[in-house]
Amino acid sequence: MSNTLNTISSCCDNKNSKEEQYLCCVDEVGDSVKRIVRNFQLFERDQVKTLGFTMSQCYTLIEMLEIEAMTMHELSEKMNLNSSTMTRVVDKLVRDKYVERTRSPEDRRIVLVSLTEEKGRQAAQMCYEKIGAYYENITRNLPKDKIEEVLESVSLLMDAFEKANPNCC
Amino acid sequence: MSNTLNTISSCCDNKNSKEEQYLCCVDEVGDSVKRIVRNFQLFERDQVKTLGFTMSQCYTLIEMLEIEAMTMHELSEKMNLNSSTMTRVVDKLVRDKYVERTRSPEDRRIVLVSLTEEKGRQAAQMCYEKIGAYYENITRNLPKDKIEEVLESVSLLMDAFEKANPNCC
DNA sequence: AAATTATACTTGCACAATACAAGTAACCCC
DNA sequence: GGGGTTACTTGTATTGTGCAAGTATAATTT
Repeated sequence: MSNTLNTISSCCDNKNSKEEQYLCCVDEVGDSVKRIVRNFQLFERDQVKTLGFTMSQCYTLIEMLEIEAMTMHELSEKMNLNSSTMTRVVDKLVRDKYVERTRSPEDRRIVLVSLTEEKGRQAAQMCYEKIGAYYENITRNLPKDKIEEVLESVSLLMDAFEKANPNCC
Repeated sequence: MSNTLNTISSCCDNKNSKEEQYLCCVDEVGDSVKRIVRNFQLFERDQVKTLGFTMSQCYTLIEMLEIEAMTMHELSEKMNLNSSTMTRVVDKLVRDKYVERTRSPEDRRIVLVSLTEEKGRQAAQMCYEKIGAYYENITRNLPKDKIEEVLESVSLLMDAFEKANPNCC
């Protein structure tokens, strides 16, 4: 958090070749993204904690908000968690009546998880909005005239991530 | 991960006023940043795991790489962890000979932590490089001609974060 | 100087997160 | 219908996490 980039391309101007300049920028972007991911995530956790949920619980709820019912397998893939860990996280959400488990009638090995109608959906929505508000609050502090540029950039970053991790989604 | 932004400013063009367009962009940037933070962090953990460290351990080591010796208080601030948690994390690093504790001679309440000369520095460097390589690998998948734009954007994002969380650094 | 307060850390406790390995149940295929 | 596969859960072990309480030292007050 200490050495913020105040000037743009600070280190990249005094390079000889175009190629050197590019490599330097790659380094600097990587470094900045690393710091963003670390710091944003650090404070996001604090937001979630105020709701009384852990990060795992919170994102599990949000995943279920988007999809009506999911298998444990799908859920653990999305959450990037070992399926035994996923079982445990869901255990607690079921205990507290946020989530329901149902055995699939077609394939009785499969467990379908879904939000409970009242408490579950409400909690999931709350998590979703809390995190959304956190990011919106940050984004509002961007210079107005740069917002489109930033939008393009984050989109490019996401694309780059998917290229670098083709087996991830 | 599912609904990637493939087109830029996709939702923001069909808005009436400039203001509406701006607000829409804010939403979209917030959403994308949220996804980036989540996904990048998810896979970063896998990288760290291959080194045999947890995220907390890894970042603790990296913090110490930058500063010769730190008090537990400083360290827990930087790590955004309760000091008792910090004690526990350091406990394990001390047990495994990556870190040393020394009582400050000036103020005997203070515990100074530092990397062990051999094992500690080496491990910390390894962590630093592993994470660096992960982000560099992503960054290399950015279009070459957009790298300066992305660099500016991530820098703006970090600034916006600091504005939104003024008490954080 | 003794008493009080504040600071810096550690410990006790309780609980959540995490994953590997092993277990159980259900399905699939020959 | 037996052997392999898949989907999930349980056993076990370790770590992470934080609140509250404890210990030791320093700083401040009286």
